[in-house]
Amino acid sequence: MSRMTKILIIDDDRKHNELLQAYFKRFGINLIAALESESGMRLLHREDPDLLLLDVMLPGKDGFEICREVRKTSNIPIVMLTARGDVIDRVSGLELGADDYIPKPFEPRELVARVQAILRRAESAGAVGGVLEFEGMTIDTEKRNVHVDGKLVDLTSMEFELLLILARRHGKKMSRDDILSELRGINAAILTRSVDIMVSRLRNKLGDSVKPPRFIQTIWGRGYSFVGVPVADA
Amino acid sequence: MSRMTKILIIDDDRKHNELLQAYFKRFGINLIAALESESGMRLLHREDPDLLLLDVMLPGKDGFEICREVRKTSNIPIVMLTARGDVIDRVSGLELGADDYIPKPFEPRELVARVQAILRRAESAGAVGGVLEFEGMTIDTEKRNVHVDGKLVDLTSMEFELLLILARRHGKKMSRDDILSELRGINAAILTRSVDIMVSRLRNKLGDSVKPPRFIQTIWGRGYSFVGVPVADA
DNA sequence: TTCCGATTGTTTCCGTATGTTTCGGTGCCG
DNA sequence: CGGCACCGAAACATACGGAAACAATCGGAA
Repeated sequence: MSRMTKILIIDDDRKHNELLQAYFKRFGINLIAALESESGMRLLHREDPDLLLLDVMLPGKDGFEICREVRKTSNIPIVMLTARGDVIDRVSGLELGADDYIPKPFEPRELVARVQAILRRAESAGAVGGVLEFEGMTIDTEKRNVHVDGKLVDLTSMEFELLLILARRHGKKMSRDDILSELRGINAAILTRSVDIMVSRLRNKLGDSVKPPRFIQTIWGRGYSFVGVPVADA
Repeated sequence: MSRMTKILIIDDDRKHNELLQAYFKRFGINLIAALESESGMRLLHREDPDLLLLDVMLPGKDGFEICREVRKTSNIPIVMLTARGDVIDRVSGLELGADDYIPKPFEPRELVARVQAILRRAESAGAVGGVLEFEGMTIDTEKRNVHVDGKLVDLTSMEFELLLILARRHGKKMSRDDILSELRGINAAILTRSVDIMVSRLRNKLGDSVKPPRFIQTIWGRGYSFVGVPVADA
């Protein structure tokens, strides 16, 4: 659990953003800020944050519009912030696909708590009983074994950890640093390419290929991403 | 959506429960009610609902206790209902592992919206959602692959990003600077023509042509625009 | 302790992805 | 028609990732 959580806020109040930035840092959360939708969308795509905080009142495109737009192509958790306190807004925000709504002014501590609650859910959804299931792959985090197409695959412990790290954040781009720091603990910006090799070996054992990847996708110049399709259990 | 959504509420106000029951039914949600924790836990295990609504003030075990207990063995989504409106309670509820907190009195409509928001997240965490569809083209933003006329097209990651940038804003003219800054960062005004080359290569792989462009249109002196026809999904 | 095999890490070669230059072609203006 | 600005894409240059081969490390058994 050492990869730093990254959150993007789009809010035109620069000072407020800076305060939140400092506050979030105390909880190990890296808050990136954009002042309006243009740069916000750019950062969203470039930084690939874990959650999006949207102020409703913005110059230009407002928070609802941004929310709707983002939802077309992503299911990143979204939390709306607004000063308009009436129910209409709250409901319409949620119906647009926001995950939560927090009226301003709010206690920073509460914002953090809600954000953490949502992230916890987003991460652990589907991980019931310590078993991660994807189409053609089952990962048992208790027994620490992996089945591919029903066949048990013999992985070393590093390989297993690596797979777990990727599978738990399936769909998310993980840089080599992200992976290493989660694998080892401290951000030892190592200059080597051990991750590549592990991925390579892992792919081999999983019977995965590079070209059309079934499980582990390379994102050139960025890192890796697990692209297996999660299966909801009955 | 094979089975009707089933929700369990534990609240000692029988009349209130019945009102909610009727209200939820209108949204295709089956609300089961228990008046206290005993029967609540029984129903929880027997009925295996999709979400749990917990009143905080209950005779005997209160909502927080129940929440804590349920969390030991399950990560069913939990929404807390309470009349105590202060921040301490809100925070502690969330920290106990609740997914949301709604102060009484609340608008039924809002409760439904929040419940649906949470269920949506719980269900689809990673599942569907990241798919852009156009006539003859499907772009899966999660798996990061593209199909043209049903055939998988092998794109490099830059090519994919470029296509995504254009397709997300289909119909909109994108200057080379717009594209580059979204692709790389604020690093605008690069003196090169890498965008042209990427577009050229991308068109090639997509089987698109310059003259009557099927997907990517050149706008002379301005930039490019995605002209694929979006398909609304069911 | 020392040896042996399994696991993990590094170096390295090489193919592929991305970026730049350049040349030739095309739309736009008069 | 002629000049110019702009675009397409081939050819070239560079950066990055895949994986074989080699090296170091760890863990258990004699």
